[in-house]
Amino acid sequence: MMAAIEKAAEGKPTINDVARISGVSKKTVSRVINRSPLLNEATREKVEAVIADLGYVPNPQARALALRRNFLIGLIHDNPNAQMVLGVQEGILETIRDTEFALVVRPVDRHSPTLLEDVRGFLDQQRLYGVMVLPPISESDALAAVCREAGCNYVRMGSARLDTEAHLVESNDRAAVAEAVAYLIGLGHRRIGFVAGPEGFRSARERELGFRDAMETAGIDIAPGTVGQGNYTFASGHAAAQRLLEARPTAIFASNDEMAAGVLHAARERGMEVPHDLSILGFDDTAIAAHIWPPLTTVRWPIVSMGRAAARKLIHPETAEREPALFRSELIRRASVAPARE
Amino acid sequence: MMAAIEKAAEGKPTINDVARISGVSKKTVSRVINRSPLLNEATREKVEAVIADLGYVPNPQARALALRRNFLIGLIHDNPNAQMVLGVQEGILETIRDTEFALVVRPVDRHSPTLLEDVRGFLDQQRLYGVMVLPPISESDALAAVCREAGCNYVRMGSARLDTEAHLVESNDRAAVAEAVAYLIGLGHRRIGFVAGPEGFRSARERELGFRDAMETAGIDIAPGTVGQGNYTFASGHAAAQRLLEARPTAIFASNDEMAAGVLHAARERGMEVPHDLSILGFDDTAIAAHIWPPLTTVRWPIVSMGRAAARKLIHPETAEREPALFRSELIRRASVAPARE
DNA sequence: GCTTTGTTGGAAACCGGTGTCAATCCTGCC
DNA sequence: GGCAGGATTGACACCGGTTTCCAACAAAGC
Repeated sequence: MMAAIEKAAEGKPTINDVARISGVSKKTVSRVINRSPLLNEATREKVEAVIADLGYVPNPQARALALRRNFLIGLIHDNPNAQMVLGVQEGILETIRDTEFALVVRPVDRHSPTLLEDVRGFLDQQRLYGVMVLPPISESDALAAVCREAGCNYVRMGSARLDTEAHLVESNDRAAVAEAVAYLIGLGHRRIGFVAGPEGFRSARERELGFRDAMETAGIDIAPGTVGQGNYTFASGHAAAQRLLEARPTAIFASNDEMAAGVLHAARERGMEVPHDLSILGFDDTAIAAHIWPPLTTVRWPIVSMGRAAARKLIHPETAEREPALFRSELIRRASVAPARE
Repeated sequence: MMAAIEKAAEGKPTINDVARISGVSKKTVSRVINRSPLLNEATREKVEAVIADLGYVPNPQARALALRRNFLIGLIHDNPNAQMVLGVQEGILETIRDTEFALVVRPVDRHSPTLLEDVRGFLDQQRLYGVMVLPPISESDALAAVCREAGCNYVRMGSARLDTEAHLVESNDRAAVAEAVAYLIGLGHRRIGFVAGPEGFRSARERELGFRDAMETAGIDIAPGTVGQGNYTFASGHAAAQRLLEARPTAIFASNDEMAAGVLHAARERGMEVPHDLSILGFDDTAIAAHIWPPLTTVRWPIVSMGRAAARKLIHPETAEREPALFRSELIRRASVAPARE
């Protein structure tokens, strides 16, 4: 091609270079870039050839200024769990790779009194294309309202219905937990302990409901002292288990893996063998699940897929309604569960 | 103030609003924003009052276009370890909070043949203010060259000197490992196994050198079959330990926590008790270290502090040379180490 | 032949800041 | 009082796209 000859000596090519070389106007190039429908196919191809030849990429800063909108996807999270955050990041990246989008992350503090103003300022400033909110702060309707008011497209991730279809990516935690507990019951367990997540978290409530569903379905009464509560941390799981074990359950379901690891510690401290003396089930399937001993039977939360789906919803808002948004959490059987002893 | 009255009806205030209301030119407002020194103090105060009154914030997109530089800090990583990546993100965020900067993350694949072009495209596109590269890809001089060529300020994080002071945030892994191994020796261990990290990683080499330093200082020969190699994964640590344990060491140092967890699994499978039959030491102090049983004695890698330091270097390039860049990794004593049996 | 429809171009304004360079205002100094 | 010279300030082009408005021109329909 002769383009290389005509191309300006230095620097990145601009829209003017493309227009001059392909012999059309700046405006037409802009139409090609923005996929305007009122455009002759032959012209489009000609311009696209020049663009490819020159390696032209529109300047994102200029577009952002003119369009009043940045090609950035935001990720707002409260770092509940490193594995989860990185999993979502990975899913988003897979989706936006080879697009013009980039990922901006914004950790926030759920307990900060200025949380909402912080987020509003962030959205106002960055003029993001869209923003994704991770649990547990995705459960805040006030935060969702801020996104709406800022005119920013958003998606909330969660384990229960939080919003309309267009703004939601969810997983069926309740059913998944019920299934996992039914599996324990099928192995002969009757005294099953449960470590709930923190108050006020929808994910915690959903998981507990799943547990109660399964017990009720099987017609088993929940024994006194076999339900405890933690706040999704290792230490809280450990503390809850110390109390729960007094009630002599044969199995304990913890609402996340980290607490399950805490339960395991508590059992060890009492000289119990897992899974022989106690079966343990977790939720999330983070790295820790496979790396503790015995490897933890747990429910895999399909976080990477959810990240991908959320990114697609943000990038293509027009199809967001139709995009499936419900993901199945599935039971991963490892070695921390055994049949109940007679 | 009467400013509220004069302010345009809708939307965010612009630099023109500020200029009009404070009775100066647009350019003077720009000088105030950019802290230009050639500016009358009285004028500055007047304009600043109007800015505060209006709640004016300069539009980042417009500034990015005019300055040909975005107020974004990039983080390039190869996801070796979720805890580490999030730790750095946390450190960066702490530093840029309350500034105009935002954080863009860019996961990459070390093994991709297009890695360098990917990164170059990313830098060219986003025109970042600065970029931070995490290990292990921070060890790539080719990648650093790409940053330089793109005219992008960069900082490389690592466990050994990789670059000049301005571009480096490092930790003293070699000395820290030597110290940890000396601790084992002080407890009477003589047959000490070592699981090295993957070939070609500077961090792996540094840690191994630290091990050999300590053994040599103590005048202990490294017994045959007590040094293995892994690739920083759980599975590789497990496999390496299976071979190492044939040589009957009384302690094993693994070059990271994940491999240490693998070593622990291997020991369990042989019916060994930790730490009674085998002491285990790790490196990094990720969440897994505290959550396995027994809690892992390990070397804490000060990742959050390093992230903070790196962000400061990027935001204030002029003082980057003077900013201290060497961080101390320190031994965290938990329960996976015991004195050697007689 | 005339109108309609579809496609493209041109000029100019705009998005909201920053750079250049000249104009203006104070000083002190002779 | 007049002037050199530094300290301040403003006019205007520019960053690289998009948008508006309208004109031009071809092919198609009546």
